[in-house]
Amino acid sequence: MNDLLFQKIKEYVKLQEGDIELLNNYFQCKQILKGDFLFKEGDAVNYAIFVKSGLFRTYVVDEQGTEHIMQFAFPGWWTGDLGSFISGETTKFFVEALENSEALTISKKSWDELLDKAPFYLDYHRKLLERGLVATQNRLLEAYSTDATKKYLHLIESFPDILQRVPLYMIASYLGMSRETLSRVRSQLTTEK
Amino acid sequence: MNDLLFQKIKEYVKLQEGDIELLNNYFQCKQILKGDFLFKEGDAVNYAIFVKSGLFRTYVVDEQGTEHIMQFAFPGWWTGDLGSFISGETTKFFVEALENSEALTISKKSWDELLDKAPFYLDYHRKLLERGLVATQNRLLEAYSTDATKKYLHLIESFPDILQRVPLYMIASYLGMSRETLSRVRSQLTTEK
DNA sequence: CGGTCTCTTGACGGAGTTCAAAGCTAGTGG
DNA sequence: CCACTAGCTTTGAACTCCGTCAAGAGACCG
Repeated sequence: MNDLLFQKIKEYVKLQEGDIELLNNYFQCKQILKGDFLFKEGDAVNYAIFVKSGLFRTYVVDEQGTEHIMQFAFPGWWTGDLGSFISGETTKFFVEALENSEALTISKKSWDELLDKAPFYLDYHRKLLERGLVATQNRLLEAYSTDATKKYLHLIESFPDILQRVPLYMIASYLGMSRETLSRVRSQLTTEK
Repeated sequence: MNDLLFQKIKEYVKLQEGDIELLNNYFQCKQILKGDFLFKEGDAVNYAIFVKSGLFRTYVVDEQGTEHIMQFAFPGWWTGDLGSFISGETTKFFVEALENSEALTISKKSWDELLDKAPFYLDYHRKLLERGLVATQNRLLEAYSTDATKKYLHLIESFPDILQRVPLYMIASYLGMSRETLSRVRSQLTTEK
């Protein structure tokens, strides 16, 4: 029932007898319809979110009212707002379901208890953080050193099915460019080949 | 002798009797002269680096030969290349001392041993990763949503003494703009006020 | 002093944004 | 089965910010 989570954890650490039962006690399953929000700006996000099925986007709205998509979260990924989760402060992010989705949630209190009780979970979390930090650093580097066309090509290489699941204007926002620019990038790529 | 490290760790976790002695066994101190490198692109960086004194910069050189500074590391900060450290692959970064500096280093092997033996260190490392990830996400958001002037103002607010220690062209690189743009931003700020 | 490194200033060009309009697509209801 | 609407995408034209190139001015150091 929470198979995907177990499978993901097993990619990082070894599980012992009983670990899976232990985990089951800590997570709650939630259904979210397309277009609905897990949370919005101003909420205190005192829980973590694991995507079981479907798809989510995390974005902020800046002072000019422009949306900036920070993350797409596919099944097997974590999403939410780490900053709000660890500090207790309110979030500036929105997390919206782009498809009918299922998510596992775990409260901050349960989370801390789990880290305390289950060394394997601590280890899993640490490795996840390490990889997450490296990935974010790489994205930052890409933002500074790469032009629009290369960013787009890199994205569809990394997530080949994203074009089938996400409208282009959201992809543009994720890549830090306007919809019009992405449109022109794409038309140039098709005519050139 | 490794006081700064202990002090920093204490900001995150409680230390017990004997913890400090334990730590002392794992770290080596290194002197680096201004202009010298801790490592360069192509090296396998199988150690972590804690800045004891001085100042370092981490940068990459892209295909066009342009430098992009990813981090300035002040005393009390960690630097290096987390990606290379955890994966064992070679790095694409350069880490150069901008002043005569001292750094504590710890090999990957010692690091793993320390995480294994010292729960407080595991906890410290985890909290550091969490904060590092949040900080990098915020920088990414800033890169996408903020213009040159605001980025500069935010930087000098966050690190007031950076102007005394780092040449402007490096600050420009860190902020993802050309030296000329930074120069114009600064002259505009002084004439406007 | 002369040379190297750093910073500034001006002119020009280019990548990407903004604004506006029109085309496309899919879902809805008659 | 078609008409209508709403959301998404494309296209064009003008503009803007920033990068590039080039020249010169300080500043620091042997």
